[in-house]
Amino acid sequence: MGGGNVGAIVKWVFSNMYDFSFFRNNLDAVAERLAARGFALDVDAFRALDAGRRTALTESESLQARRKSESQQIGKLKASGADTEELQAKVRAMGDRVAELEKKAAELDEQFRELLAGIPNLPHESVPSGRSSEDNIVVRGGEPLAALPFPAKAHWDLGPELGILDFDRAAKVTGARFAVYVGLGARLERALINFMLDVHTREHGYTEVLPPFMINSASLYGTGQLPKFAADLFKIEATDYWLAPTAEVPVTNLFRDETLEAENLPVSLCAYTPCFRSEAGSYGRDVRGIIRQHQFQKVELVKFTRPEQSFDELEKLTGDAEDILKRLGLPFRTVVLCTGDMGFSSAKTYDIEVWLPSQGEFKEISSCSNFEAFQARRAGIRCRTGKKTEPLHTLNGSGLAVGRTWVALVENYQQADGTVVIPEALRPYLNAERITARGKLG
RNA sequence: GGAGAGGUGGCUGAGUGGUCGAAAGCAGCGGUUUGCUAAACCGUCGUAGGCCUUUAAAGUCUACCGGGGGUUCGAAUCCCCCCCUCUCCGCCA
Repeated sequence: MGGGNVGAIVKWVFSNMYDFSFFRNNLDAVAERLAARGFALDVDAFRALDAGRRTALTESESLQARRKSESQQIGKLKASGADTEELQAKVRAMGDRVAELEKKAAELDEQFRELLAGIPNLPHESVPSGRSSEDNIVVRGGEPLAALPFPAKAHWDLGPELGILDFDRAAKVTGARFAVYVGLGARLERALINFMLDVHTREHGYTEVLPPFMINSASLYGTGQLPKFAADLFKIEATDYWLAPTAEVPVTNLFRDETLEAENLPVSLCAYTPCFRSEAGSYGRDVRGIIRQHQFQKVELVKFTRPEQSFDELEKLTGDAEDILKRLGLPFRTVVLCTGDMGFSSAKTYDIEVWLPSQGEFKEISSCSNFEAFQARRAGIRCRTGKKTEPLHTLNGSGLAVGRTWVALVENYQQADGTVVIPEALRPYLNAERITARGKLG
């Protein structure tokens, strides 16, 4: 695959998006499972387009076969010195007809692929049914927490007061939904990144990678952000490059169009990257503070597994992310998303939510998903067991979102005097035990 | 940014208009030989889609030699545009 031509990429990716024969043979069952996640599959349209496409293909291909053999005849006749004018005219007409048939087949094909492109992944059978986040189920944690013995300040007040967060200057430098971290605030962000990477690489068995922060369209199709979610992304003008919305994209696509040996799986990678999201359509949500920014930092966990081991690995990966919160002593709960609340590409997702005392609620800090073969099929990532080759399974989860961890830490460890105590595990990284107000910047 | 050289199957690498999905070698897979290993020999060995078939296999057809378009009865091969890689120069961290 060249990186340049989006049309070709779209065509190629869509042809690999789903297991066609599985859909055909289990169409009603598939529609039923999709209905569970709130997606209405038009079964009749599916059948009609599929049948029409196949008819058109058959017709076009059989004529092509004739043209090909007649063309070869011309070659032979010419070699023997015979006159081929008449035959050439006949084949030329055949070629025109082939072009028409191909056009018709391509149109039907395109319609069919568009239908398929909008179909989300099938939820795993262990996923609870439900319509919205109201129906998610808490699987761990979530016990009621004792309130701080004083009014909790929000990080958007606490940060500027301590001189570790500056929204005004960020707005000048760039615009809304950006922040500048200052002094210990900046170092806290860096400390969290190093802490997370160290725990995952030294104790959870992940290999650290530092990928490009810009990715091309083909990569975004591979993991499912395109074609449906272009509005959530920033694109670099006059190029085919985009700012990565999550390390999931560059890291999962490391193995695009590759076949891995099953015996080497699972492959577990972790990566620190900044992430860029346009947050189009989120007007009015989390407008204050650094909960929802155009740029945020994240340590991401990604796994490539054999199909039969992916759900065990999802449990491990989720546990690896939770471990960071445990070590930092931050209260959290883990919920399994119901069918109606899952992301487009996911078969099963756990959200880990951290307690924010200023808001009096749990807030998402990590989302851990098993995509089964959905991404692998799009991205052409396969595994080989003996002589059988099949799409492998991909998983990922935040381990963790650094900005939100920063918020949780500052808010949960704030003291009555306005300072912030640093938990034991992080002190070697921050080289400080407490954050106190610093002087004005400049 | 300027100049040049390239992109062919898992890899190396032939092929410059016709019977080429593509020589050869390596790797892989199956087998023979072998006390075991190695070697040797024989065979096999791309992907996707369509038809056929209960499914699969087998068979058959189509497409694919970086991507797109064009010329032609016929394109890996000729023409145009784009992408990528490498080398040299410039610039920069």
